[in-house]
Amino acid sequence: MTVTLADVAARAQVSPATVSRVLNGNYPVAASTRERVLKAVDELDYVLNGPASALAAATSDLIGILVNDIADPFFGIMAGAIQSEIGGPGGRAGGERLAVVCNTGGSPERELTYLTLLQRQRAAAVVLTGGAVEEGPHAAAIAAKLRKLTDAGTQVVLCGRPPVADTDAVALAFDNRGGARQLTAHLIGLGHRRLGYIAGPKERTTTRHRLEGHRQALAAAGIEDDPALTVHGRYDRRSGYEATLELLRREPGLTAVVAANDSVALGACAALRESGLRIPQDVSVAGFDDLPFSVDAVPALTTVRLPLSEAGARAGRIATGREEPPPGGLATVRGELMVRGSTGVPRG
Amino acid sequence: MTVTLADVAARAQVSPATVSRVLNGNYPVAASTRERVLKAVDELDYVLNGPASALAAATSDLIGILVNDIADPFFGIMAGAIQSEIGGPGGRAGGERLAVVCNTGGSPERELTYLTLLQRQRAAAVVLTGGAVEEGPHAAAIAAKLRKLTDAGTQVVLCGRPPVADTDAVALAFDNRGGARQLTAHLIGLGHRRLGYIAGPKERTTTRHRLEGHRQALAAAGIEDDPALTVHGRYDRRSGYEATLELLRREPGLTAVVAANDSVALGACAALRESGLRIPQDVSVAGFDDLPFSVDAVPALTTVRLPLSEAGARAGRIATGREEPPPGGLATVRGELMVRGSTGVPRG
DNA sequence: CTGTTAGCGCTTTCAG
DNA sequence: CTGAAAGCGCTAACAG
Repeated sequence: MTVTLADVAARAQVSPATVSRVLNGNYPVAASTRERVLKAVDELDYVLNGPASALAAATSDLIGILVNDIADPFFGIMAGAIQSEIGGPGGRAGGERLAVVCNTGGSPERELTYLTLLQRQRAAAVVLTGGAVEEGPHAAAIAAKLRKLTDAGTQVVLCGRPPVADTDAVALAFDNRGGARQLTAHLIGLGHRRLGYIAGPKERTTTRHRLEGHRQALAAAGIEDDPALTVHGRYDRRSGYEATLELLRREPGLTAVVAANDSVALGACAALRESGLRIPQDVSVAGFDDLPFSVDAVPALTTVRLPLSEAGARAGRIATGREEPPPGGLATVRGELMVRGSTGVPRG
Repeated sequence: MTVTLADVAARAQVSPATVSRVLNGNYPVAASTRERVLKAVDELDYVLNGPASALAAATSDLIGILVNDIADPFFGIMAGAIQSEIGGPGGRAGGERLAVVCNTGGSPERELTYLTLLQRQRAAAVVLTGGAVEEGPHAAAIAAKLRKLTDAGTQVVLCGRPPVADTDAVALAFDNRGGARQLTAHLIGLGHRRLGYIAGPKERTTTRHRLEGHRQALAAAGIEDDPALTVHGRYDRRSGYEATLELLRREPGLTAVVAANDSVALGACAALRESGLRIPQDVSVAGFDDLPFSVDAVPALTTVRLPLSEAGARAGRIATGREEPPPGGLATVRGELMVRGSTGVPRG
């Protein structure tokens, strides 16, 4: 029924081994023989059996990419960049690697499940994006699983996630702390003293680091960190909307809102506008990440640009062995402050 | 070195066959035996070998998803929705299906390559999203490939893409024509007569259908379709920006710009603003798709909402056999006109 | 440069 | 309900 390598071999009058060698191009084969084989492949419309070759060779062409939410451009951009670098020459069977994208929804349980599934597929590499949950049994379980993966020869790359101890996983960590510090310092420099902060979910590393940066900037300027001015939420627009209303309730004298990311900032803008406040004349707003839509906000959003695309591309190259991992297996990726129209000097 | 099913069998004192049956849960096994096997699996920390089982069973747990660009929320939302419905119970080995996301960049060549790669992996299903290129040898080649895939038992679902003749592929097509017609009719109803249209790349079905809907509305209102008022570009912001400048150059009397999608519309807004024109007082702007950021544009974007998430979820269920395909293998998914602040009555 | 020979680890009839 | 046995289709030594 289905045509196999043996059929091709028969038709080309060579041994199955030779066909395999031609197809994988990893072994010398006479040009004339190759021609013949390729011709047979074409005539029979033969397609290699991936599972069979993965079984025999004990590796696969699959690369796992774990994201919180692929519908969020933050992850979409990284996933796209990773993908763009995993194809191309260099691997088996033409070097075409396939990306298995797994939506974890930020849940450590699902993350663990997906890692096991990728382990089952004998994935050649796994890239984990976004912040991690840092406490509880899950964090330990994930660390243990990553260790098993690396032990089994799977290259593990953390893209925008802090390193995991006792692991061979390579980490490209975002400097969330530094970026947040710069951003808040910018606001303070403009004269702001009562700044609201809309943080992400509590137990995540990204949330903690950005919040720490914010507080460092406040402390450096001798501004008291009023706990009432920090509200936690999710990393989405709606959360920003609601949190801003809450902040306004708690502190009508607010002159600036710093959001956990750009989506949250957009929600904050909507809430402010609906409350009759002008941006930035009445209240300044700042985001984080610099997603594509941020420059189109009105006024354009002041934010910290994270080189998502570059980081993803680098992660993809490291995952496929086309770039040396950074020394010590850790590189810090810095953000860049983008000052735009949504921040200005406070009123009064 | 690595623990196999045989190891588990030995430890549980049963045959390999029994272990396989327990793991796949598709065959009666005594409760006590199952317990013993599961215990051994746990103790040995056994992970099934995916390629091996795929080879033996001649199917895999992989589902391919083809997108133009995963960084674009239009595709990200669909991909996320598809994913959310392909997991869960119902399949082999716990029914956990993995999504292989392939970025084609809109290129038919890459689309074809990825389809072959998915065929090689013996993917259980393939979902193709977004419009198709409709002419040339590629379209035929893709149709032929889809036929081969369905013949081989792979479920093929077209999500937001018109049906392909002589194929068992199920299509969930967006009513781009109807949506575009409604949108332009809305503008005409407001009193607009000189409407610029920024279309997508020429050879794509989505582009053609949206443009046709626009022209139908013009024709219905007895408005001449001035070719100078249609500009083709890509489906991105930059394209919208440039095309708008061009339209303004060609026709300073323009009172409305209809964009191929929301990203293009955002670019159009930026160009208009920089040209000193107010939206909608001087020029109205409309988009298509209703991506999440569109409601946050200032003014909020009038657009046609496409139920991307619902369509993706349905495609995922059909792909995994959890929902009956629509009668005739084709369903049309309609959009909904969302009238917001970016459109108004024309000046003068 | 090419052929021969063993498996890779699992599923699945077919018996029992 | 359980076991035995026969591959699934390919790769990778090892010879030649």
